[in-house]
Amino acid sequence: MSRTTIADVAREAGVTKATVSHALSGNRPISEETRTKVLAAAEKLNWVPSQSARALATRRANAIAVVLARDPEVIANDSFFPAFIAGVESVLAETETALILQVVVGRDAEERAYRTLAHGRADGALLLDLRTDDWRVPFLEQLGLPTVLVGAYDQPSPFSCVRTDDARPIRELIAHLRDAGHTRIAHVSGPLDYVHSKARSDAYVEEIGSDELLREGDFTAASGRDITAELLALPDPPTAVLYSNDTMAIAGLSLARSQGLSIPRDLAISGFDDDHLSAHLSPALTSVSSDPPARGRAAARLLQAGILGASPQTEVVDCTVVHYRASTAS
Amino acid sequence: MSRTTIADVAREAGVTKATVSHALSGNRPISEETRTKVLAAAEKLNWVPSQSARALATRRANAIAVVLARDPEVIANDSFFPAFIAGVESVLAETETALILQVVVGRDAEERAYRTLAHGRADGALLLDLRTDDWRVPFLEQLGLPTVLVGAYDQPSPFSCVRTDDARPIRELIAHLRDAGHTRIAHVSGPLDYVHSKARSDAYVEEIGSDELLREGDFTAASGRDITAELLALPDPPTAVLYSNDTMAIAGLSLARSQGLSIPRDLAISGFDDDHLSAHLSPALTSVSSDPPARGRAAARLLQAGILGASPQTEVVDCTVVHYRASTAS
DNA sequence: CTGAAAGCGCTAACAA
DNA sequence: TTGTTAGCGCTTTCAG
Repeated sequence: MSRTTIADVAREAGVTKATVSHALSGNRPISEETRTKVLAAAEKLNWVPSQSARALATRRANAIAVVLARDPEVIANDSFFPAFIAGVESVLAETETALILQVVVGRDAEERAYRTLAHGRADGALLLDLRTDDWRVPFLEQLGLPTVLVGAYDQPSPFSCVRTDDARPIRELIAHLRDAGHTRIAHVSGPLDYVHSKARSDAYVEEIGSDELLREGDFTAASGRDITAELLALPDPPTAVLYSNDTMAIAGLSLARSQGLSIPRDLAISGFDDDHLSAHLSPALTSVSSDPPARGRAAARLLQAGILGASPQTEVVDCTVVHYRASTAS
Repeated sequence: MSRTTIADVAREAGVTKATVSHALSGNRPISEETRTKVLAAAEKLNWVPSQSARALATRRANAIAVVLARDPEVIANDSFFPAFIAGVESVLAETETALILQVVVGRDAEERAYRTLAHGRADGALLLDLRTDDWRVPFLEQLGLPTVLVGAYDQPSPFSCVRTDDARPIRELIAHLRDAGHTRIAHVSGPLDYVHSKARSDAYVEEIGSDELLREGDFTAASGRDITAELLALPDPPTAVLYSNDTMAIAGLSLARSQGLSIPRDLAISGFDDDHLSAHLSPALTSVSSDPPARGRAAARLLQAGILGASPQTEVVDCTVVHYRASTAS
């Protein structure tokens, strides 16, 4: 661990600590001569300012946090998350801000995590997987931790928000399937307390005019399989199913096939999120991509602005596109 | 931002800051009576110790870092990474240690990142994607940042190491294919400067006795496709191909099929890493799983031990298992 | 068992 | 343009 401090650099450069500090931050005019002297000394001693000391003095951690309140298991099978993080990082990299990732289980742990974050570990947070009437929003508001909501939120909130239109691709898919002659179109949603799941299922119900063929899944392969079995056992089974993610869609596809159905001839299938392997399945899976990196970038920018005191703002990232592939071909 | 400090709590409890500190850390005997008084005061004021102040005083950031030096693009398509992180987090959660994730591009940025991390941001680092003769190992050693190498490393090093046997599943696959009558078995590796890619290709060459059918890919779908095309155009093409990840395998599978080949009848195919969708492809893809969460847990534990001063240790996580599926059926 | 006081390494008023 | 001097909020000797 480098034991050299700002005092060593100051001594080496023949100036005071304040001068060294300002030479690096540019927070006050410094003569070109001393600046180069300081930089040379810092370079020579291989010194970089201590983050912890700086954090304490400036009340800025130079870090933002993403808290994930899901089973670690689920993270592993989620294609959205890593791509989203990649987008966030691409923005943070420009400002030497660190990303703190915290996985917690249980509300107590989550509250404690936010408290600790707010208290010197992070300058702001990104909220994913929003629930309807999410307790975290008022909680973070009270904590005073700048936050950006990723995904639509159903309540008014003092935070910035990165929205995406989940409804449009659902409507578009339904129209597409109807054109192909389908009249019995089912929807396997994610948990309906997730705002995005709800948005999709609402669009579905509105467009179809009924929730007869709506079923609530939980994004796992098991639920995709079981619900599909249930739908196919109906007296008048669907001829098309829209799943709210690719994992469930693929599990449904496998099940249908194991019952002797041919995809898409006997059953058209579409997913959501466009996993990187979905285009390579056979039949290739129709799915909805939503540019997670773009959403990550937007969220990170809004958060940085919020930390600097900008007023909250809603940004709509219009990025959903339906990829029509063989699994819904007519 | 909670403005309450340890002084407020001390006042509330009618003790001094030192007592509050020790009541929470247990670093010195405290009477049960004052302890409960302190805890009550802390609870009442909703106080948690400031991480930045604590970090400065203890010279402990209570955070560890993972630096990824890859294109953000690649992260998004990697099934290993999120599952590994999930394992790391499950260990960190127990000790209130934070995980700092940093994506960098270019060696300069990477060096700077490590320097900053070592200087007050993190107590240790996890090194992934090791290269042969990796510059980061001596660099981190010189920085004095406790580190754990994830994956075999080919040089002696002062760091702990979490190894996995990459060679055994390759040998096992080859034996399996030979039993099924294959004599022309190709291998599409990852970049050979990655230690794990090299380990796999070495095992392949040793087992096969020739590198005639060895090709170096880069883990992308494009390289899987192109190399497969090249192999199939050979005068005496392979009847089986082992790919070093599932993405390349699936791209290869698609290409072979587009040339009218039937999988596995005309060409047997296996992947590596066992993406969560691979079992659902059709034909289902034979692949090698390696329990990334277990490796994440092991790495996190070794790092925590190393931070506390334990001497380096190599832990072999024996977790690779070949999942034989339809793509290699005889 | 508890209090008082001295830092940890940096930044930011306030002076000069 | 630069130096001086207090802190930031905690931990940790050193006394009591």
